[in-house]
Amino acid sequence: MSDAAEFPADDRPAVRYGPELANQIERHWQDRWALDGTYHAPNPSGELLVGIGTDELVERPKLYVLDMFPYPSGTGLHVGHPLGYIGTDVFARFKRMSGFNVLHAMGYDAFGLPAEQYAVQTGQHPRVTTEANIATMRRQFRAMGLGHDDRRSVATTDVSFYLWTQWIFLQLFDAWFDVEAGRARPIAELVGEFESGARLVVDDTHPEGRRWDELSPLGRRAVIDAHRLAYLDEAAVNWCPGLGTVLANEEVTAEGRSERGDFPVFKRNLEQWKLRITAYAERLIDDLDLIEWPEPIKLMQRNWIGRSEGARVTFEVAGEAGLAVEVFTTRPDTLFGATYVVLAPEHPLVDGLVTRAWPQDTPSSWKGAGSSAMPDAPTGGWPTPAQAVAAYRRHTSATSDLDRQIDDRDKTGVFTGAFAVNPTTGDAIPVFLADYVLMGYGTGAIMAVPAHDTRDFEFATTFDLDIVEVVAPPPAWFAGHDLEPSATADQWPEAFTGEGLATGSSNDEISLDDLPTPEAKAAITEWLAAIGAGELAVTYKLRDWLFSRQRYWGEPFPIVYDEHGLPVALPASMLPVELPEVDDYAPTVLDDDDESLPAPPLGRATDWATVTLDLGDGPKAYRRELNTMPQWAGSCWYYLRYLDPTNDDAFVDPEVEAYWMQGARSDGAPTFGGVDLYVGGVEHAVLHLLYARFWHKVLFDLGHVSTPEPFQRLFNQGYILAPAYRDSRGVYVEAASVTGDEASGFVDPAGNPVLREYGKMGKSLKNAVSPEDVYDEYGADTLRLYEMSMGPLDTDRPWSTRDIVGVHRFLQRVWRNLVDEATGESRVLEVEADDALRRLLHQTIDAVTTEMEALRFNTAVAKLIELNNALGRVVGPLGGTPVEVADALVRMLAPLAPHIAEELWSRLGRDGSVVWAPYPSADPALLVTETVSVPVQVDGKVRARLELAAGLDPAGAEAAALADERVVAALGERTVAKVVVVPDRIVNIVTR
RNA sequence: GGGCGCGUGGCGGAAUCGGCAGACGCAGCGGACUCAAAAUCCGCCGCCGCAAGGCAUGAGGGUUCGAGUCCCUCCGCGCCCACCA
Repeated sequence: MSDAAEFPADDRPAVRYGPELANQIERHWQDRWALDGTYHAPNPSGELLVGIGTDELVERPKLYVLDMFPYPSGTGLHVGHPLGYIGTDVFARFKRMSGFNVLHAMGYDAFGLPAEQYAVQTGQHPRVTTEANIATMRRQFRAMGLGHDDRRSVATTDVSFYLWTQWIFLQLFDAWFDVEAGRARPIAELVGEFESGARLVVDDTHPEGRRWDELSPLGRRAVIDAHRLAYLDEAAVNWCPGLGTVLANEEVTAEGRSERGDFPVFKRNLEQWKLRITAYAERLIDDLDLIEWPEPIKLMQRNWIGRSEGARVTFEVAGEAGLAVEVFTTRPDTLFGATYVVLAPEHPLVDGLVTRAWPQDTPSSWKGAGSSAMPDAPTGGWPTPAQAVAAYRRHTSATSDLDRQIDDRDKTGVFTGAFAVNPTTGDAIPVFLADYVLMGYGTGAIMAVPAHDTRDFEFATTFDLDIVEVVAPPPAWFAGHDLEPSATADQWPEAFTGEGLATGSSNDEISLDDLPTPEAKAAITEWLAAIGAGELAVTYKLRDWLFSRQRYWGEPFPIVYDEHGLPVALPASMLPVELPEVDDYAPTVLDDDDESLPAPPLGRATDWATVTLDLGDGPKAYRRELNTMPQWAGSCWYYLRYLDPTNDDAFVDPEVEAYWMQGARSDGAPTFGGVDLYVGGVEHAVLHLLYARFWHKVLFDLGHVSTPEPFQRLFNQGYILAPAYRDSRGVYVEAASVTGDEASGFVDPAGNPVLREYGKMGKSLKNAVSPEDVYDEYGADTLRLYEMSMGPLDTDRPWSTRDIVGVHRFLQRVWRNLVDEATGESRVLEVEADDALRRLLHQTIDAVTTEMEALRFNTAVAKLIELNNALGRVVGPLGGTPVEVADALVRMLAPLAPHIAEELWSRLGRDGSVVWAPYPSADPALLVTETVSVPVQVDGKVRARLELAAGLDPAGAEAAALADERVVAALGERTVAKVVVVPDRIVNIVTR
């Protein structure tokens, strides 16, 4: 490159396909496509009825191809971003050419932290930044030749979009989950059932149920509000002072820090909006069977929802009539071995349980003495249970989840002074408080069976509690621990958590002894039910979705509070509730130990925060909800808005929704989700994909969408990795500035040695490569082709700038085969291809079609290169390319490298755009060959290759193989024991 | 700690159903063209070996006429979850 100036420019062919020509062609066709609306997909009705394929709408089956839409970042795209976008674009183009009406659009997930943080720093309104960033990204997508229907592009921050996000929130607010029906229903139907007396109001204080007219008006509202799918709840939430907001469980890392920003997260009791996703736990698991998603993703969702089956068991509190602790266990078969009970520190029953004084002979460790959790405990422990409990609770609430991990899982806890009765043995067993029991799971209380649960074993060892064997471990387990099988459980080094035969588990009424675990579970559960001390139960790890954020740049809730402080939904006619102007966008960021309540930025819009409205009972003053929705809200339904983005009357027209979401699949298989192909990164496996499925199911239950699932087929594209370099301090150095190689070592510009590693391309590793750099050197088609050819779409792969030239040379050779580089004249000849070339062409069409269909673009490109290389060998002698080959090659190239294909298409003199040209189809007659090359093995080693007639019978193949001189030589003295013939594939002669 | 997945030339990768291991590309080597270079074209290119041949898909074992592919053990790497009763 650098030497170019030394040589006269006219040394090079005038019309060679290189960066200048590529860029010129690309700009030209991008303009043309935009002008012609080439990528407009017609709707069956409404404003978007028009589109190129409108005339054929009836015959063309629909296909909805979707990308996980991006956050419009200010730094723009690097070449790692568009891998999936190029993949969907290639697929969408291929399917369009194959006769489908393809919907492919791109939107922007534009609420969120970076724009808000930028606004905090600069005072610029986040909308300004957001819109500028969106404009940049649109330009970048266009420069890549992505064929999106730009009429359908939406941003979650558009008022005309978030109006409908708010509308969907109202649907959640105005619905309840009918457990018997297993689905959501309008809340009005619940009220109707209460009013008619068909349903009684049941709660803890009135388990027998009350009639609706026995309740006060406020009481009725409380009952209704408690049923809604969107409800206010005072509960322990993940409070992140560093971000000044609360977070959903899914947004908190295993280390107890915020996924964004990595700040510590604390448990805090706050009243916040929640969405009742737990009501859908069962269906969210079951319906995974209906959809074509990668198994690992399904597994991650199942694990996240975390269904477990077991029993709820009631433990009466000794000496306290009517007081009982409910526990959940997956191992009811071990109930005879329960030697103590543990409650979560926040458990509401604790205050009622705590005794006035310690029972006699309570060990000092039970009273908190020497506990790492309570260094302030007096020697000998706290004087009373109440003081110990209070101290322990102080400890746990002040500890972030992170610190709990640092504690290295040392079991801590205190005795409450109370005892519970094991329903099987009648024994009074101590009741403890410990933070290894979580309030949010099960009943917030457990029965501890130290012999058969690792955690209980550790706790029992720490506090010197009884360890009683009730499941017999197999002999191998004892042998593995160097124990005699007669060793009692208190001699075991660890719990035996496996299944086995029950032992020591009998009383006057029931015996589990010698029953295998599954049968023991069934037997004990039945017995518990009979005596009213327990029942079968299913529990989930999934918690309801915390939906409030103390942020400015998010959707305002369509909710106001009345004089009772109760929430009132605004009618749909009052939407949108627009974000007010404020003078400071900053969240209230607090120190970790600051106990003050979160103050949402919307509270600073004092004129807006209170409002006088007539909601049916005359003008009244209301206070607005000041929290905003989390960033996930818009991404829960954007794919539905692409369908009908200009509709002012509904979030999507039912006819349009049915057309795109329900339409028949080409292979006739039933579909349960509407989007035919959804491509995105694996990092959304539980967050976005679970939330979106939940919203979709609610909309389905309420009759607003027609499929139970949103995404029929999911595909996870891999990441593009790139070398990154760190200096001696461990700081990343701008990768582009590093020189040197593996052998001599890598150095930074100052000459200091740096170490190479590989990581996800991006800003943080300083190893991003911008697409513009690739365009300058090769053009956008080369970038597309390179990204598609570097490996399977679903695996991570290292970016290698050096390798790009390979696909560029391929495009150059295609160009040269069809266009005279010196003159620009067409080299396409009106002659027929010879038999060999024609056969290769049709074999290539056949193979490439299969590969494209399966998203294996890397091998599709390889096949095209092979065809083009073969073509290159005949172009010389022939003086050009036979038209049938040129035509098909250009069509096959079109999805992958649309610009050069469009240019060649027009140079071929074809009418219209290649975008809408039919994909070539292979002639089956040309796929069969007369002879096949069959390897002949002797004892598994290839000794000869025979040209045999295709379809030759095994006897014929065997005879031909045994007659071959190389085979005879290889056999030598050995005698043939057996001959295996796979017709047209292989012959194996076995001598042993 | 638990679960899931993956290990193929110097590199990215191919081998779709148990049937020719290494398609295609990069890098490398040799040649043609050229005064020369660039570009282009042709050829070679897993390892050992002059060759015949032998050895090769992380290591070891098994099933099979035949294993990169299926089974078992081990090693390495990656991802997810992680006190969930």
